[in-house]
Amino acid sequence: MGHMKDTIRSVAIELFFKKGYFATSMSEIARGSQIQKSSIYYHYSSKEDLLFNILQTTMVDLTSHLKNNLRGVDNVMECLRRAVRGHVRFHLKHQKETFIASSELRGLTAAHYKVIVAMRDEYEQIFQQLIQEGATSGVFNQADCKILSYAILTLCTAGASWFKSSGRLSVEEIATIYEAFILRGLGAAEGGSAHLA
Amino acid sequence: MGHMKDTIRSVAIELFFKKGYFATSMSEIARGSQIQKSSIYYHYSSKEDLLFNILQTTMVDLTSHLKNNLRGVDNVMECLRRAVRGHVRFHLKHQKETFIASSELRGLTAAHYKVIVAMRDEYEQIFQQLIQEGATSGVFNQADCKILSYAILTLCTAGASWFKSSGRLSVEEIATIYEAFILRGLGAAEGGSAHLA
DNA sequence: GTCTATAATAAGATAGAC
DNA sequence: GTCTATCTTATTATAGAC
Repeated sequence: MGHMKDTIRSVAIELFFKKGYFATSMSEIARGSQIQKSSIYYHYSSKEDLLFNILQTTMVDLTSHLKNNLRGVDNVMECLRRAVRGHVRFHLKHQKETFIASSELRGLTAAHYKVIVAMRDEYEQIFQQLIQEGATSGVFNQADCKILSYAILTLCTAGASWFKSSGRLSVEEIATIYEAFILRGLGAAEGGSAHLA
Repeated sequence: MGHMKDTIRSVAIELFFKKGYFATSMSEIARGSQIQKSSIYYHYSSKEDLLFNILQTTMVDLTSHLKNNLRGVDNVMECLRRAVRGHVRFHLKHQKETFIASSELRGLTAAHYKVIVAMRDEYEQIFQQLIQEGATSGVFNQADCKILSYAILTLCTAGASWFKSSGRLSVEEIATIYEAFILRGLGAAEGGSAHLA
């Protein structure tokens, strides 16, 4: 990608995060990129194209991040542990993009919306399968794995709405707090077996 | 409140929920209310005034709902149990308003923003105190009560973004799933004491 | 309390020069 | 690849009749 195309993209991310997609105008993006408003259209065909570009890249990166984290691991609890930590890390390290990805889906055209939601569903299903597998094999308590996967994912995703890298806690500390809360919530005791709880 | 003032309000809630605050125009609200666009300004001084009105009422109701639920109860675990169930119930029963309240704060003027955030902080502090109290008295595990209160609240709030009253699970069933997950996550065992986990 | 009419402005997007 | 200029349309909000 060219230099200006990237600049426009990162200015847009900044503004979409701070003000929201609809409240951000092409003029503001142009001003931030130090270019004329019309010049943006050389790089992106529309404002929505810019949003879609951001969301698609983010979802591709997020999913491959998860798959990399799980590759070669077969223990269910360890998989979920890594999935949760990876989710938290990715969301806190790409705070702005992931916040946009979780709050600006309504800005997409119907066709683009379908694409992104399909990617999100694929990502969520990996978590649901892990929770299901853990429940079936007795590592976790028996419970509604769909509701719990939503709960777990939104809980961590929400971190991206208040996290400050200059704040009290580091990414790893937050990941540890979430990991402990979630695994305990699922009924996996500290030591590693469920029947203690 | 007069008849039309209420109609406008509920049409606005419907649209803000479905399309978002910025993506909703006064024309659409007028059309939905079967009135002329200019007539809205007899009832509300601006679009932002309408948003503020919705958010303020929602926060007042939410807070008094919580306080009613806790009145006269002194057991910490029972308090948190009621607080969680009440939070879930309120958010699922007032799904649209609470979704707007959690996602459209950026639409407010600086002054109105402060008012709503202060109300939200007051509400969150009640949860933080309960978690802190439980940790100090050994009913819950020792942990970061600020992070956990955010986690717990967003987890339940998120229910309002996917809940369908025609769906598979009832409000009470969802409340039960969340309650179990959260209390277990905090280290409070099923039976009622923490040291089993 | 609701109407018609309109002001004032800003939006997203395109045309065509350089 | 970026510019200036402009089109088209939508927006929030107000004025004043009824």
